[in-house]
Amino acid sequence: MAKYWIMKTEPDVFSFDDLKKSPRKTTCWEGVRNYQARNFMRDEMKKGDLVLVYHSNTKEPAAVGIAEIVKEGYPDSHAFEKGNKYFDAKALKRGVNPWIMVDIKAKEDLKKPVTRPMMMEEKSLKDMQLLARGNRLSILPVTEKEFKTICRLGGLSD
DNA sequence: GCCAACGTTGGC
DNA sequence: GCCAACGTTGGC
Repeated sequence: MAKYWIMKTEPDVFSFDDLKKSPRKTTCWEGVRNYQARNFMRDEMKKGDLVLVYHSNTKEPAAVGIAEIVKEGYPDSHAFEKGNKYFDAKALKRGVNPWIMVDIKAKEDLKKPVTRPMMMEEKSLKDMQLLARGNRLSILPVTEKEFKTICRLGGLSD
């Protein structure tokens, strides 16, 4: 059974459009440097799981598109590349790279973005982790029901 | 730009 | 192992 996820990204850094423009509409999701988020990628994300891509830290935070996990967790080599934005000096010193990434592929745009205020107005989404106060996790599980509700709000029928 | 919430670090 | 200080996230 496929699981459902929300993955945050800052559109100024890497937007859903950027994902669509990537070769084969696929990219590795590098740079996650939080253990909880890593554990999701390492332990729970499976090929075929569906992802809502969410634009955060921007004027209009919103879910904008759907992607799919096409490669399960594997080492994030950026952590060991000196000068890389995601270089982790401490990990290199220890000689163990704890960081994991997955590959995701763009599937479909939401016909219209589902903004955060729209989600907050939707009663059935009120328990969604994404909306919890102060939640900064960049990868979050989402229930099938929540996923489908957002698709519907975004103008997709299933 | 502000600031609350959270995770991490490091002194003790 | 506690906890204050610090850095980061991200909504507003």
